[in-house]
Amino acid sequence: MRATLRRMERSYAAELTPGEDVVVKGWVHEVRDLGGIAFVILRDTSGKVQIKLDDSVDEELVERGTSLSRESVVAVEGTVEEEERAPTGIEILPTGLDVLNEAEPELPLDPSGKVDAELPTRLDNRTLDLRKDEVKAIFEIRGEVQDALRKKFRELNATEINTPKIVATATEGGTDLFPISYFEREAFMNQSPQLFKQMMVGSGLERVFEIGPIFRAEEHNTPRHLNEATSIDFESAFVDDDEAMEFCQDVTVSAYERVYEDCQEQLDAIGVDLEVPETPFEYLTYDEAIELANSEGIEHQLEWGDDLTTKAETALGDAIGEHYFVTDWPADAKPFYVMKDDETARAYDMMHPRMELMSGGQREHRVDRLRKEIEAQGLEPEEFEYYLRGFRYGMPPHAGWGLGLERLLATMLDIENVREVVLFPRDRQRLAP
RNA sequence: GCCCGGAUGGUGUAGGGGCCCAUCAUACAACCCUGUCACGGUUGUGACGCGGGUUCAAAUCCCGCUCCGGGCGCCA
Repeated sequence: MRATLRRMERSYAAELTPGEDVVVKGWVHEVRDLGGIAFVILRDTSGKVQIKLDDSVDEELVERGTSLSRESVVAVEGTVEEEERAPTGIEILPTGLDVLNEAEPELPLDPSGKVDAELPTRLDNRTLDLRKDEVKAIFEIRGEVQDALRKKFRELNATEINTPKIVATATEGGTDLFPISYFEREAFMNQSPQLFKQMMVGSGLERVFEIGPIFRAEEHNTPRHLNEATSIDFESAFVDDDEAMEFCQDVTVSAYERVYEDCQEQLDAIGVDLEVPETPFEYLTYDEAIELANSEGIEHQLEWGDDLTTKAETALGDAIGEHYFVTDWPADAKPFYVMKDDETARAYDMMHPRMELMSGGQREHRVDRLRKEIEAQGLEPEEFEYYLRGFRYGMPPHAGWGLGLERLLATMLDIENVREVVLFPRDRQRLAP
């Protein structure tokens, strides 16, 4: 059989035709021994297929088949037969069975889903966890979403870039950074590609995007924060805030459309009835947003200048019930690179009813005003010289935004905790695996 | 950073001073069973996070530690 296995092509469980001789490879999902007849359920990436073991099969093979431990990896050679009593309408009558890798009995979690496992247990055993259809589906969708985003960005003539993740200084004040040792100097893991993508706007590229990791050392402990997250960044020359928001809306909707069209099977596995958001999204100014939030009777009434609290976000989300933008924020609430008109900043956030997804703005492209803003926020312009340099020799007006991939997925798939949509999440207590 | 809550067999749980050498499900082991599809049946295996304290008696109450979950702040 070994020699045969090497030569024969592998067939997938979901793509078998009655009458053919095949070799299937996968995991032992379950063994059901009824006495005179037994069934091995084999699972591969495509689905499951039943292997029949009865007195028409070689006795030694039946013995090997019924003593398999769950989740062992096997190769089974046999004939596909039509059988209406089988779960998928077909089953395999085996002529050979090789155990390629035996799994230890007593699994740390149950991939067949009979008994739930808590998230920490699942994350410690992510490979086993990902054998469950509903978990696997999340990551298939995640891959599909990234593909859809890239396609949409290219339609918008944006060039995909990769900016450094090891940097000498903070992007802005506020968020704590992870310090690392860089030869004899101190360096940091970058919290955002913000400054680099802006520099690229002034290069020959004009319009750029990046889907990459960002690192934040904040010790938050919530279902919507990660210390390593994936940011979808966009920045474009000769674009204003209104146009940039429209792009964000379009990019978001394109991700929904792709999942809706191509991932129905995965959505079923997760149990989500996906609806593509209606466009255009609603626009609220910051003034309107705090007024609406206050009128919804939130506990701590907001005053002008306050950031939207979690309770306010929830109240707004409930009132609006769909994606929306909040524009014209108080100038003091936004970082130095956002363009300000007196008291307000030309900044915008895109919200899902459950949480903030995106933050962006019209950028300040005039180097003298940029210097003043850096100083006004208590930062040293000298530390940003590498950045300001790009503004001294021809920087076009520009706008852009950063959208959180994990939040986009968690809200799209109605998943409570963003950790669920990351293979190996990094949070306050988790550094491995 | 502040504030809550939790930790019981491999996994998920019940139990909140004595009724507990700890419940149920699943798993694992053995046996029975010829159509299962969360197969069924019988028997068995296996646990109170760590350290200290209170008490005649602690899984249960108290203190400290470790780990985990959540809310808030802030953010993507």
